[in-house]
Amino acid sequence: MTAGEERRGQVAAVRRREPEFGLLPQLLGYTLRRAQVALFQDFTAAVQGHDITPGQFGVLVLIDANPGLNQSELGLAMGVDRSTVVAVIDRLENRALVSRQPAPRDRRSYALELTAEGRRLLGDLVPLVHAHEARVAERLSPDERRQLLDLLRRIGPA
Amino acid sequence: MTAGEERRGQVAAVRRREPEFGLLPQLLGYTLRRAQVALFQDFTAAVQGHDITPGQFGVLVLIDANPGLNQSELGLAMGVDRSTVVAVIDRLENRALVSRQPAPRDRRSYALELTAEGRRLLGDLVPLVHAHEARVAERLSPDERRQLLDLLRRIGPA
DNA sequence: TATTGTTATACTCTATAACTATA
DNA sequence: TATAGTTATAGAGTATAACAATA
Repeated sequence: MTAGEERRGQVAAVRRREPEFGLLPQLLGYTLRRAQVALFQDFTAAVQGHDITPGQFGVLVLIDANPGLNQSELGLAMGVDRSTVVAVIDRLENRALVSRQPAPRDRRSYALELTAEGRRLLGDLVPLVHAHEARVAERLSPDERRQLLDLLRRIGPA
Repeated sequence: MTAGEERRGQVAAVRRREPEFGLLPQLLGYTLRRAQVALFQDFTAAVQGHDITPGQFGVLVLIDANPGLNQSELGLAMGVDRSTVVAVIDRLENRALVSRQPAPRDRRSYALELTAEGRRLLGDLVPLVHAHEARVAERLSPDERRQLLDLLRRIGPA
């Protein structure tokens, strides 16, 4: 019996109740999307005042872990086109968090580096992001959290 | 030991290897995002030729399950602002999949309905979406798939 | 010939603020 | 006063196509 069938007796009179979601709640795509929206909102609240998005945080982590990486490599790592990387780096460079250095042996490309301020910000963000992660997983046991990560990694291409 | 430490011996010579992802792979936010990108791409391929996004599919399901619902209620159900709903419905109405009918007892609002073509399209899409769901979960047992849905629903606000 | 960064362009999704009509 | 739909506007994020500089 669906939620709708449970309430069938009261219908047609007022029509001000929770909507039916049809097959949506059984779909991975829909359920994943809902979880991601919740996560995004909590992330934004967690880093409030630092004006950083999850994507920008990822870029800072990636450059920190791979100093000297160029924009095309960064795009590949993030799964976006290199033309998309331009504006992303422009924003971070304008905020003096990332710098474009001349690449040692390829004058076509830039070596991306965190500035001192970028490193400082990343250092501030990491504990906030860990707190955010703990909060969104607060209704999961450590084992369930590990299992969720494992199941998510098994979605999509082998 | 991290993946980076394993390879430390070969570094500094060539510098053309897979990037390090730092703490990213341990984060729910990052892992969820990766899974969602994979899902989105597979969905697009699955409904190829029907020119429909996951969000638009959700709107068709919601209107089908709640005929006569208005735009504000739809926005609430989708978790987006009512101003965002306008363009979404404009697109679907221009394609004659959804119609704005006068609402019976409130002249400010529209009663949203699927057109005959909208119902036909939804009927075509449902099996394609089920096939897509099966494909993205092909490396999950039925029990693991149920568990993933359960864990995802426990992310975010209680 | 191929690659890197860039620009121009376009489209989706999202929000806020303000407006009109109606409740 | 409050609500429904709309518009204007803005910003992030994404892509494709073409270009100059360089490999």
